[in-house]
Amino acid sequence: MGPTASGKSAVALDLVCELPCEIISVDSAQVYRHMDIGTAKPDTETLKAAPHHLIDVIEPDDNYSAARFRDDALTLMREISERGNIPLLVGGTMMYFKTLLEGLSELPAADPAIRMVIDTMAEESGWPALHKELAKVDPETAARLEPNDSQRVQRALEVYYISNKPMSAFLKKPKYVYFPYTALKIALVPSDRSELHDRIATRFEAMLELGLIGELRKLRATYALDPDMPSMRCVGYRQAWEYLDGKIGLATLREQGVAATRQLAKRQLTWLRAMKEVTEFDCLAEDLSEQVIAHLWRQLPKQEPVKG
RNA sequence: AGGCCAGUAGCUCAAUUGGCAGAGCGUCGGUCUCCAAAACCGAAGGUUGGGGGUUCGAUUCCCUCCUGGCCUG
Repeated sequence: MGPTASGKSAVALDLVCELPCEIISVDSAQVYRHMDIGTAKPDTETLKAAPHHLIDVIEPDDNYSAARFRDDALTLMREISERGNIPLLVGGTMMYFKTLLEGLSELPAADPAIRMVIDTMAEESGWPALHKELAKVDPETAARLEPNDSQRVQRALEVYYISNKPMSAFLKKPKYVYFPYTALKIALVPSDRSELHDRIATRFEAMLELGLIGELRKLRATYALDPDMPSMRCVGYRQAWEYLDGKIGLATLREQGVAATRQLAKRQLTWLRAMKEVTEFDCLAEDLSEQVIAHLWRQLPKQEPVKG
């Protein structure tokens, strides 16, 4: 685990050389096909050389979710284990990690039609009004949500409209956490934030040079995309979208793209601080891969044989 | 060289007739149960270019210097 631009992919590749690992990408953006430059996807040679999973699994006009990730990842982990290999989960989508490790309560799945209805209501009366509506049917959930927290208010209402039961009732039931593995949690974090910021700026510039804008232009020509789609809200693509629409110039695209990436990194670091039993390594260290590999060799023999 | 305009938070800009210096963005911290590279919440940050003067009180008025821009020669 680690924030964007911390060098996770490079370390993962080094690990694959040392241990019989197969990489499972834990990345909510790399799941999209044809979104290669902006998501810093490994190049095709790397993907061929080292086994990677959960990259390029859906179209840019489709959507993924933490729940789907958990199902996919668990299936892959079982298959990889059966092959006698070690699942190496690598990525920066911390909620996916949390969901995988801690499971989810049994809740009704998302329903696009109902979300559309709720969105329409929100456009008319605003999210605080819907929050008030939520308070009538699910006061407990409403109490912990901010009136403007559009996504969570929507989700809570969605759960209620589908099931006629408040979300808080679902969450109270004990949840089964199926995770028949021992997780060695490793985080790559920068000892110096400003160094990470420099890396982020350099990397965003490189993405522009590699043709991020052109990539998006092609995507827009191929798919019926909308700026509100999860894929188009990804860092970089969102800003490039505005650029293609003529709303911002190149300098602003650069500035906002880099800032959005820094903000992403900040949120990822917040997640990491809250996670427990994580071994941290300074991602700015020269011998980062060596350190991680050494740590794993120390840990692996102590583990119980993997079942399931 | 002379004239005019500007200088306020890291950036872009507000601040009624002189009355406690604000906003957006950024930065930092946090929340997170089927959109999470999302969505949301909070905090810090300013000797108002420097110095002097008028005033109970100056970002605001006066003088001077500095810096940037425009115009004239």
